[in-house]
Amino acid sequence: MTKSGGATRTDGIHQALRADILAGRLSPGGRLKFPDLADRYKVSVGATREALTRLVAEGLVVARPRLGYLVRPLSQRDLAELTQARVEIESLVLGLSVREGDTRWEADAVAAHHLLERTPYRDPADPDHLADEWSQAHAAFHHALLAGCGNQRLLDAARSLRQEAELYRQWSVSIGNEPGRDVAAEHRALLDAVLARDAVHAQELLRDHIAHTARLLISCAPEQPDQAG
Amino acid sequence: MTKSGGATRTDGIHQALRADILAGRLSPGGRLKFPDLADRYKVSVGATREALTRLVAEGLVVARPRLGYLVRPLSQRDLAELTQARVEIESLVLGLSVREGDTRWEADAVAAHHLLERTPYRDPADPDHLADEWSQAHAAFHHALLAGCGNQRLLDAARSLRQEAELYRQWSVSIGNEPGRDVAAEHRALLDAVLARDAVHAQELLRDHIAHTARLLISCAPEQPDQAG
DNA sequence: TAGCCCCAAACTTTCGAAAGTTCAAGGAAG
DNA sequence: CTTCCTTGAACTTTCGAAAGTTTGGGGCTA
Repeated sequence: MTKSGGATRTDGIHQALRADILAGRLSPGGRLKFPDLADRYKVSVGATREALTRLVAEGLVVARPRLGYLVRPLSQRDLAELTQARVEIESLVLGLSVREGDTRWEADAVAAHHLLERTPYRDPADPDHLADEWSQAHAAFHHALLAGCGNQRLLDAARSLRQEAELYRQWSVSIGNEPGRDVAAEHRALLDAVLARDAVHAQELLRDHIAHTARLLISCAPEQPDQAG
Repeated sequence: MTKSGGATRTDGIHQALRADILAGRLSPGGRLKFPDLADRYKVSVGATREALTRLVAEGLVVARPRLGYLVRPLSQRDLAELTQARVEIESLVLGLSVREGDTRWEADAVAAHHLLERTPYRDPADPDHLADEWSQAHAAFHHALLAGCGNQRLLDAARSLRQEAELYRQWSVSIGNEPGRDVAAEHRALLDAVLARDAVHAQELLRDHIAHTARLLISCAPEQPDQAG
């Protein structure tokens, strides 16, 4: 009964690996060698393999048959594509959510926003990176906004794209925030529009919210990032 | 040089397994045991494992930790959710495609339609199931319609949902087609609207096209399918 | 007779090594 | 000096068995 519910060993390395990638501890474009990983996470090659297979499905890792796995590389072109996909899909789902969500959903959204508001943006111990708690609260807030639609497949599609964007977000914090931007205010406005059941306005705000970071990254970083992890 | 390009052993069983599931040779809800599969496809347990992991990511198989894998079960509730997701996402992508697609895209769509039109619907040797060629041509046609948008992530999202729907389509052919329905005419109308760059009309036609089969299934099969494979 | 516990079989998970492939450096020929 | 071939090391892929977990049945108790 050491592992209650359904937690297998592969789940362990899977989550650890995902956390390390999203936190920037494994740099985009970097190779993921089985000997290194198996040693780092104290599991066998087989377990590592399955974890990587899952991460490929999530879009965080790319596989080249017989040539190994690597952390998904970042590029402006890819960011542009990802941003378009997010704008289209997240605003679609938000529209459904605002129209179909019930009171319980409203309450969850308010709660998630409250939590996000009180969570520090940067890690006090490591100001170059986002605080893990903030990333988590941020993801939870956006998920809560969309959850009203009640369609698991649509929610999964949106979550998958948002997770990929997390890779870029991590990069954005190191080049500093846009002067005059107030992310907290954007979240507040988004919540207000949602609670007012103003789907069109909420979609507009969400579009801007998503496109904002993307624009910042594209303008500030004309070249590929190349940091060693 | 026996395996040119990048075809690994796991790819083999992965595709074979997917084909068997989509063709109904492995029945929805049925368990997928490692000993059986490893024997059936002449590979080791490890390879089978990785193939199943991928299929889980594709949504064709569900995993219950320590309890084994099974082919995704079918249900009316799930079909309704899947249909809504398809209607929303495919019509969204079709709209983008019609607005952004170039001439090359038009040509590909016409070609795909031509191919679909000349492919027999049922397998002459096995009239209870769809012909594999038709399924393939059908998927290619719908993909061609959406491909104009040029966004790989949006295309993947649409393809993934359509592949899941394939499970249900397989089921639909066995209960017979709706009287008076002319699928070929629907495809023709869809192509015409797309070529005329009438996004709104094309979206409307696609919505009906998707919802049609779903409605048929829900009305004709009030209970769970339970066929042995 | 109903309910509970224990045991055995079947299956999933995990592992580490063997087999096969790619990449790059070094040397030989033109 | 350049190009091609050889050779070796590092890595990926594949496998089959050992270890651990769940399930179902049989027997015991109330």
